[in-house]
Amino acid sequence: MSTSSRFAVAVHVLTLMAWADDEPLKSEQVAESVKTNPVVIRRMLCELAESKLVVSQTGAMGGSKLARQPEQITLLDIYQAVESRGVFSLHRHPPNRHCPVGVNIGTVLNQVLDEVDSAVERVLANITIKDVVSRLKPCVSTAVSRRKPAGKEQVLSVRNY
Amino acid sequence: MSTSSRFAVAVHVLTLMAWADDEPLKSEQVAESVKTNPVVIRRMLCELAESKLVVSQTGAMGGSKLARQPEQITLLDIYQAVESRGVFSLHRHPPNRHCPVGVNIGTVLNQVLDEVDSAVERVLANITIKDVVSRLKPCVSTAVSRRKPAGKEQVLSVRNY
DNA sequence: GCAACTGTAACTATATTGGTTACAGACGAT
DNA sequence: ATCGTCTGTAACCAATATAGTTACAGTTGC
Repeated sequence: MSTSSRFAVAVHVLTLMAWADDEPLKSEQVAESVKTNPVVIRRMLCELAESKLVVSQTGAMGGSKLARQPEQITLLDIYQAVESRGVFSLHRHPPNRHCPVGVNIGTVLNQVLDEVDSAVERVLANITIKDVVSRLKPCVSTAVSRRKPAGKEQVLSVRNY
Repeated sequence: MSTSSRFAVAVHVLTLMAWADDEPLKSEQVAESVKTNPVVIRRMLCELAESKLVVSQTGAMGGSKLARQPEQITLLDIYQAVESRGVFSLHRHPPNRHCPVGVNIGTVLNQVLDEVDSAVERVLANITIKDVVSRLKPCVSTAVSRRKPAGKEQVLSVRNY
């Protein structure tokens, strides 16, 4: 499954830019919010620029900002820009061609994985960066840290900080 | 995203067992179909046994078979048995707590990732091993190799063999 | 021209998964 | 009872992917 935080970071980055409201951000500023290295951010910004989600300017007073309005950037756009593969993979090596299951399981799995990908994409296509910013705002006032599950089930979610 | 083939292999394994129809399979036989090492299969079988999807018997004439009927095992059961995390991850390290976006993006992302996970789970919950076997059978007669996209778009899908 | 940026290459560090060897323990057959 | 055939599991190596780091060429505003 997902081992990479690329999608999460990309959403974070674009959200910052929406928040900054057309003011170009330097990779260093973004890196500070994400708590990573500016080069990691610049690498990602290049990918996002290729997908026409951000525009960057080199030179002094340079930086990056959104290429479109926040409501015109969906999480699907971001997902496709930074995550190369579908959510699941097939076997690393093709199975045995001389087994009736092995020779055809790939075809069936591909159908299933396509259904899964479609479902994921439908969800992501319906959320824009503007939505993310909106969901963010109510938090900003209340904003403490995320409460932990408090008890044994702490292990369930890998994604809490 | 998904870097692991664990789900694909697990479905493959359980499909073999459904195909074998209550005849216990040895890890070596399964490994031959999957084209991997028997130990890899046994490791996975242990996880599947913990989730009560298969039962194994040690000793001579031992092996593993399904713990329930194929129509009572969904791909969601398998997914939950072998894939520990959701389809996406959050940041590796928590973002900057002193940034209004950084401090709260995790909460919003968690909401989104939960929506994605739910969508994936809805798809997987509706497909059983019996369905997979049914989808497999028509292939077995026609069964040649998967045709390639034939052209430039070959790079699009990482999951073709 | 200089200082402040991005774009990018090259390298290291870290983590996850898959593959392999090895062996203890279970169990059926004789 | 013991022997050969299995599973369960530990320990280790290899391969791959991502993140982090240093370094520097090229752009741009002042």
